[in-house]
Amino acid sequence: MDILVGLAAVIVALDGDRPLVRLARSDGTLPPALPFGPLDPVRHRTLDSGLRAWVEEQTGLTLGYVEQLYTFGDKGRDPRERQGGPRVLSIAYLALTRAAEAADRDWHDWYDFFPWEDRRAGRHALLDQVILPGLAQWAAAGGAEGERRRQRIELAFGTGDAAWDGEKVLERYELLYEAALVAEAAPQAALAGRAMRLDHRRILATAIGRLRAKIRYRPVVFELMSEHFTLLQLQRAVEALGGERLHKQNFRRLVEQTGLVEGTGRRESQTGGRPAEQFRFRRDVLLERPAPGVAPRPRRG
Amino acid sequence: MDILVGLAAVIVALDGDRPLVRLARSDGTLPPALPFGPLDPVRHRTLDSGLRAWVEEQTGLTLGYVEQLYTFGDKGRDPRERQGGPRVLSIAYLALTRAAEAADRDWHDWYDFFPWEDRRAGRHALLDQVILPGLAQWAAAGGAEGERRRQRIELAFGTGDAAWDGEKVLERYELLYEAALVAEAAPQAALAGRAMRLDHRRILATAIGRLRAKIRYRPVVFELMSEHFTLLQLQRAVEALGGERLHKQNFRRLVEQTGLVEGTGRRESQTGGRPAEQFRFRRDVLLERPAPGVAPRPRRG
DNA sequence: TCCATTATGCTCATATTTAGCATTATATAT
DNA sequence: ATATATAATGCTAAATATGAGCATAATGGA
Repeated sequence: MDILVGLAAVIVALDGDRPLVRLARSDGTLPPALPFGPLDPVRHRTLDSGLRAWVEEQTGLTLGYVEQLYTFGDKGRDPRERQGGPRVLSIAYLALTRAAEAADRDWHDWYDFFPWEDRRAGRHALLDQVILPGLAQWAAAGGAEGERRRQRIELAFGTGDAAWDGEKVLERYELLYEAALVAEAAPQAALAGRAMRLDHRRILATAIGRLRAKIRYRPVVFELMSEHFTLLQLQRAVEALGGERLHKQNFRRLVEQTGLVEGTGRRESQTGGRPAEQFRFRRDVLLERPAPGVAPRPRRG
Repeated sequence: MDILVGLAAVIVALDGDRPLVRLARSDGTLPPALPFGPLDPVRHRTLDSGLRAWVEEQTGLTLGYVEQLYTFGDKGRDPRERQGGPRVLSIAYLALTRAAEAADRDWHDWYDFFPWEDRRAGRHALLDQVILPGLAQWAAAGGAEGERRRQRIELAFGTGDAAWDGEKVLERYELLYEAALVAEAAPQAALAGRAMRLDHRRILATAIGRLRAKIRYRPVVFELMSEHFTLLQLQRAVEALGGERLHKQNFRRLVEQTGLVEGTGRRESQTGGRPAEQFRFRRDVLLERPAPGVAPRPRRG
């Protein structure tokens, strides 16, 4: 049995307050998929450069920030394996880029695939209407496993003592998968969010979780911002990625005290209110000291 | 050109205050290597289970905590490629286990490979005697790249404004590699730490960095502790992994306020002073709420 | 001119972290 | 026995960080 090694890319961009992910071009008959391509051991000297190369070929995008996410290799990921196809390994990458116009049909709001992950306007209605009841039913049907299932649900969805943790995107998706509430697991049900091909929604979930964790510790949001931005635009970006609203004055204080941005003196007057100062990322900080993130970090208690 | 996919394991255990890593059995003629084995697409249904299976076969160890680290795939990782061998990908895992007796020759103190990473007795002498002078020379020889190199050194080794960051193990190793201060890059020099085969020291560096980050956010140290332990033993464990000394009273408070441990009422009298209470890990917390780590977290400023 | 809207400055209360002092309980040396 | 070294444990003052919200400033449009 052969092994086929591929590279998959979760390419993220922002359009204002919409987090976008780049999809592979498709004829529309199959569910959407992430851009992916085989690893060419001759041409690709490193995995990173291989990824950059075929992403540029396929999409015309030049990637800036690129980070290896995870290697997916479970048997049965690709249904063609069952017809004697090779075992398919995918080395998944997270990439951030500025070059996105939401108008482009290849870019897609990632919350279409994970509506419950967007809590900026409060908990999503789907949670109470479909997801939690469905999960509760699955737990109840679990026999001896039931209690364990209930605990996993509480932890992942923050229903018990625990609070909602934005980083647990994958844990939540996996519960929905096991409970057959997503179309990838049960095509007839198709209850929660839009499906993707193969295990690509799992890969996207991994990427969102990782990115949400990352913005807390490293100044990666700026890879997604244009050169100049107001603090509210920056806040909207962080909120878009994190899926949660932030306190405006505290966000401002947080960002200012990190020293990651500097005012440009320019003003933005399309704010709908008092004009805001435009800021820019101080690229130098990356050379001066380990630079932190601009999203609030979880508390310990 | 073919691709060969292997699994590599960084298996960590603790012997009191010595962090140990499991090495592959060897005839002694080659530099030490990590345990590794090919991925068998027929027998191994998942990458994790494949790893567990051959680690158990090869070493007799049953792994508890296992986490995928990184997939290494640069051309030239394995020198046999140059003689027409296949491109070798290694999916590296971090595994934690209790089962270690330091007496066993297959276990090795990881600081033998990274002496400069152990700062429990202060900065290592090697830093001032060999490493920093060597790096400074490399930067000076860098021409236009020189300034950039100096900044990377400052950031990685905390020589400028920045403080030493225990997590940057890989960054430091890579600088030493580029500056040809490690035997993997310049066999005749062999200045800093003991060498390993192929890029295994890079893999180990990745693992140490990841583990140091992880203990701050998740209660993984307990995977390395025996059932009962005193708070000082726990502190020594965290210090061993982190390579830095901690404030005793504050560590105690930190651990107690997380609710991760509970006293057993038993005492340990081999302390050399007043007997200490023995604690145990409250496994339940993992089911109750997202459990934090027991190492201090970096500050933002 | 008034109002809605956003920007920005500032304060207060509460947590968390750092650094240490002080006291308690053992084992060992004198 | 008594002193001494060593470690465990309790506690606190000061510095920082975080959460929540009040107040004022500057716009455009009704």
